[in-house]
Amino acid sequence: MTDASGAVTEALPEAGSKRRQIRPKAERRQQLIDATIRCIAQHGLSAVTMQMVTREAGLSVGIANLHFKSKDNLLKETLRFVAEEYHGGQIEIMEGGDILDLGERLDALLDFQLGRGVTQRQKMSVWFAYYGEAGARPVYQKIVSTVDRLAAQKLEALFIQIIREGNYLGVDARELATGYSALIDGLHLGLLVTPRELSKRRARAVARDFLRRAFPQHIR
Amino acid sequence: MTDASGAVTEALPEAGSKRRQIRPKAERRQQLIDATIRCIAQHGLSAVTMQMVTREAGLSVGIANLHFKSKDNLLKETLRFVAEEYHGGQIEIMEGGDILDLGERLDALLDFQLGRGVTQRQKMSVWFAYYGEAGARPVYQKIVSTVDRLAAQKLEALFIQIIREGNYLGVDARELATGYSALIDGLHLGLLVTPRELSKRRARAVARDFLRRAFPQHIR
DNA sequence: ACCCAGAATGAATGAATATTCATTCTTGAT
DNA sequence: ATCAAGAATGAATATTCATTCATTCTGGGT
Repeated sequence: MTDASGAVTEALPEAGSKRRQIRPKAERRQQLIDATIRCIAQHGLSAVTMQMVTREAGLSVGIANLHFKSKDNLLKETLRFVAEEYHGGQIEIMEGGDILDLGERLDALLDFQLGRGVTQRQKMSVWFAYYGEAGARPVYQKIVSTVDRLAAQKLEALFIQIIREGNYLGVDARELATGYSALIDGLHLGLLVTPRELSKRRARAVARDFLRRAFPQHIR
Repeated sequence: MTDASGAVTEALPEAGSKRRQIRPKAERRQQLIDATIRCIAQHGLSAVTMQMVTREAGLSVGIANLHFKSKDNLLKETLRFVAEEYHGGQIEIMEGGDILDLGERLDALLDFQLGRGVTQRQKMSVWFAYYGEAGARPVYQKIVSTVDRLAAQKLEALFIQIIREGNYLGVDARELATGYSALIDGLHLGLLVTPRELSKRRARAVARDFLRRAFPQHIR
């Protein structure tokens, strides 16, 4: 576009630009999912609207239904993304050939689970928003339990290795893994709902304490 | 009302009755809160509508706004009710003068927390539905953290008593209480979201195991 | 028997929202 | 330069839902 003098009046591509941008499908999808995460965290799952999400993404309302078929589907895909990100990170550490010492690997896992990335309020909010609806929505249950099961198996396998290495007696890897996972979930919940009562530092201390009781030779 | 023959056509007071019933305010409030709990459990917090709740309660739409000022308020009061019911039950047991033995008292607490009443899917669904929104709604955070703090204090006090009685060394009551609470929350979550992977029986075993590690003389 | 305070009703209202689709614009190929 | 494919837009639509309130009904008091 040109004005009367012939100068290019096109806005800069950055701030406030209204220039229509065409981008590949995958990129737009991710952009919308990211915006959805921010919206859920800020306004709560039940208050999220399509207008809100698309505005947050800096796009028009129609585009969400172009790339995802419906709001329901967008929410489902967002859950899938968050679930896979979280569990994928865990699994990578637990399989991780790069850390050979088992105690160190446990530490790395704990760092990931209660460290910066995961315990960002944003991610936790999204996580529990879906848990809250899971009771009434089998679709959500299925997505979560699918990735959950795999992570649980890996954790159990790691615990079995540690138990063998440390010759810990009378310790059931399966039960301990269930307990540890539940503990981490509960700590996340505490960090989200009562951040005044539970600091991140204390949450880590509590989780570490749990592991130390079980595997004294490996932790601390 | 009478028909042409003069016979009373009024329906029976029970099923399908359309007879208008006038009841005290407190009773109607509770009736609506109970209906709200069932609706949240069945449809999820974000899908609950006023029509749904009032129909579930067998009342008209106008009545909800008569007794609660708004939908928002009804949801808030419902959370308050569930929170107080859960934490009230816990606190009663922990203060409980009727159980003198500390180990037994712990057992009673665990029974309450993972027993029939609390772990009904209905109650758990409601619980986590609100947790899910808590990140975005300070009102919810406040209600939960108020009752939570009191329960946490009582639990810590109980643990202190037990530590003293058992002469357990190097055990921090506060940290242990935080861990135990988080563990219970996490187990509730597991029971709700992945009931296939975690049975109620196993959840109890896991929680008991945690306590046994900490207080071996008192548990089992 | 009558009355009336206020409990209960539900049709009506208006605001919010998901979804559609005719139109516009961008890009890469020719 | 031109064109076609399809990405992007956003006004319009149809639906859903919270809230209101004029009206009806009930039960206890007199």
